[in-house]
Amino acid sequence: MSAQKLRKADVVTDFRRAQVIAAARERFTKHGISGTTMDGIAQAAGVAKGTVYLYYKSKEDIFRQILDEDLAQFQDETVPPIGGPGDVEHKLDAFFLGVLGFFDRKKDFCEHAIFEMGSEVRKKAMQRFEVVFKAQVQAWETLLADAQRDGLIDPIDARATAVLIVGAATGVAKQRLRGWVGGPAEDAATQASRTFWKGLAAR
Amino acid sequence: MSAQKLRKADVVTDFRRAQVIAAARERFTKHGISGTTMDGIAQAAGVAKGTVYLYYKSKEDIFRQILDEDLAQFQDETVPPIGGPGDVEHKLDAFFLGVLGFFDRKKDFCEHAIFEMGSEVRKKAMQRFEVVFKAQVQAWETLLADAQRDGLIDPIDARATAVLIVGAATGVAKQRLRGWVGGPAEDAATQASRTFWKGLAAR
Amino acid sequence: MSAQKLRKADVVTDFRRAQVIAAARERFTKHGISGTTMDGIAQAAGVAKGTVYLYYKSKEDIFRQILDEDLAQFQDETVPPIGGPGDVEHKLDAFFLGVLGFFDRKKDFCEHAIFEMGSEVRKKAMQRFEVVFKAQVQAWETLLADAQRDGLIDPIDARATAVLIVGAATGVAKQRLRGWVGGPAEDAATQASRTFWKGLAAR
Amino acid sequence: MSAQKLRKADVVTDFRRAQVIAAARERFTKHGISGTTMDGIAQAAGVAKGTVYLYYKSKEDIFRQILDEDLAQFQDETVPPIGGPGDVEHKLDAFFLGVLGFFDRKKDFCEHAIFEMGSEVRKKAMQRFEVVFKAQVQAWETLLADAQRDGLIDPIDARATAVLIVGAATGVAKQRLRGWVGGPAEDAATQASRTFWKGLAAR
DNA sequence: AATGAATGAGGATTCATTCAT
DNA sequence: CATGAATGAATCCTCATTCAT
Repeated sequence: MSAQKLRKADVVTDFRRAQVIAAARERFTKHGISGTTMDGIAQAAGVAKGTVYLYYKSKEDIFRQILDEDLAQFQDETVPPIGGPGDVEHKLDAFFLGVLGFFDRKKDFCEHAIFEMGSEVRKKAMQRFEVVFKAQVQAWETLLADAQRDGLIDPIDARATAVLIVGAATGVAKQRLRGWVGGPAEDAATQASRTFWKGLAAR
Repeated sequence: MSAQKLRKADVVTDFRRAQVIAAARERFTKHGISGTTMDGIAQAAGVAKGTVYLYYKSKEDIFRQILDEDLAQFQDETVPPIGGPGDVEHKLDAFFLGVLGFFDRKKDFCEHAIFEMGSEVRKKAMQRFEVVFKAQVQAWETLLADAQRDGLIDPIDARATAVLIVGAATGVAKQRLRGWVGGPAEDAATQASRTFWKGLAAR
Repeated sequence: MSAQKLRKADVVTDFRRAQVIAAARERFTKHGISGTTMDGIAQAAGVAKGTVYLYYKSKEDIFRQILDEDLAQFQDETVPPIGGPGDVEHKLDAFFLGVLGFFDRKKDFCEHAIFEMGSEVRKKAMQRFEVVFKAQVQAWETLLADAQRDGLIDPIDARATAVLIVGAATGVAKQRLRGWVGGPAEDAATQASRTFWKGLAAR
Repeated sequence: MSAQKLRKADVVTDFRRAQVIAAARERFTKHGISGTTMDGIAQAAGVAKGTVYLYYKSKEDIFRQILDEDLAQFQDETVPPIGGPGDVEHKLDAFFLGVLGFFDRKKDFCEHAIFEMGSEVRKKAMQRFEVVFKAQVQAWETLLADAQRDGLIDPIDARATAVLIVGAATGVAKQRLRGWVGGPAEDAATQASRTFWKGLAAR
């Protein structure tokens, strides 16, 4: 019965935390971070202000939680495929699709993230972002160097090209998430990977 | 004498406005937008808080002014070259250099811009950004379509590729401005344009 | 069986009340009164917050309970000896020892008591304190008047001197409880009573 | 004119600060420290809440200011006379009068002071109090030791007696300020000093 | 009886904006 | 024109108290 109770409490806790996070994500996305109030989050979550504080100790805490979740997912979805099996062209395609798909889903929360809040929070958030981007760049650099050694692609500056690929993916993703360009992510990814592959492949 | 007086008044007004804008730009860049106070701007400008309100009617007004200036400059530096004379490869290079150079200079002000302040302001800011990006994309799309017709480049989806080029430029620019990658803008631009050119050029 | 049950219930009730009071006393002393939270009391008592409310209807209620207990004890330990048997010098000694000893034991709880909480509570608390001090003063005044009539001490203003004795005792006690002076309570009491006795005794 | 202006600004500043301090002193005394709100202080001072923050950066800051002022005054009024010229009996009288008079005037602000606010603040406040009390005790100890050496008073424990005198003074003062005993401070001081002098003087 | 999640009023503090000098 | 003191709405967070389980 105690186990039962504990389990139930945990379920409630998880539910509430998720409820708050979902509400916060919505508000952050809609109103920006400094434009979001704890009152607003509580209201969107359908609980009292004090209740929010039972589950997260500050606005910053909520923010960090969302950021962490999203970045972990972003990294998981985009980095491993680069180092996995398969040829470079397919990896390019998978990578672009991963990045575009992620941002299509997340809308712009992650972006908000970086540019608001006190500078210390921002610095930390930036560092986490940096970790993910560097992981992506690193994975590409390694792959490109290998491919070059194997004669699969023409000689290039592997590092600069890795930066270019990652930059292109996020740059296109941002345009999409702002709604400036539309169309299926798949098509955009295909086009991008095709262009890059042709730009890289050994003739 | 009246003309003289007016001229003098205008000079003072211009001077003050520039003073305030410079101060605001510095604070926005350093502390983010919601992190910047009118007190801070006034102090950095070396005038009293009330004086700031003589020249701009609100914080938002100042913000918009800076945004407008920067975006106008961004567009001027990046769009005309695409439609001007010269071959595609050089235009690619010039474009990348223009974008990277602009962000290298502006640091992250423009970025802050989009993600803070009340949603209406943000919407307006977004729209202006959108105009510039669309102008870039449009210019590229036209150019690519022409080049394709002339047999200079292989068949592609001109629109998607235009988005890719613009996205790559801003994506790489952002990585640079965050300090995640270093090196001269020229080198990065060269590498990018070379890869893209090879990816596009007719064989 | 009903009697049994009731008795058992009473025992539990007494136990819980004592548990809560002990916890509250510790927190009040360590964190001050407004610095003490019901959460803190509950935690220190090892029960849930709601449980505290089963035994005391408010924070103020708990506070009053402790104050009452302590003041009753303070009065019991200091007033009766004054009116009991024995000579004045010994009574002086016993009184000082009683006051110093009490405060040495209670630390500063009683002090906290007076200066916090809403003004009505404070007023009530004050009144209780007043009762005890007045009882002390009254006992001394009676004793001194008697002693004067008996020619044991020189002519004095009995009331003012009673106030002086009581004030001296609490004044020294407070210095001790703040840790500003140390040493055994006995020595301090001896010194004080000796000085007072010499100051009062008929030559 | 600049000097004039500056002077005027200073006058206004001084006036406002005094206004706020006076209001705060009243509220602290009437409602206790945690019972006093910044709203209350502002209202009592007849200014807006924000204005209070123009002159003091926090509630704690206001509190410290009052405490410092009062303690400095307390020390100035009570310690120097002990070490100055004159005989012991008159110094006793002057000291008691100083202490009683001070508390009669200040009402209980200083007392509130010690027992509220976060424990760090309290600790600091305590230390300041301690400094004053120790200065008083030290001054008395020196004086008593000298008097003893000169044969003016009977052999005693100079330190313990100093503590006793200081304790008696503050103890009586507190009873008076609580309104438990009345009468002119002069009479109480005379009675106390007479008793102490008789208790100390060499026979 | 016991629990502890939920509540929301209340308080400290910030800062954009106004206005008298 | 310039100033900066004054304002008070807005916001984050705390915690005494309630109540469904």
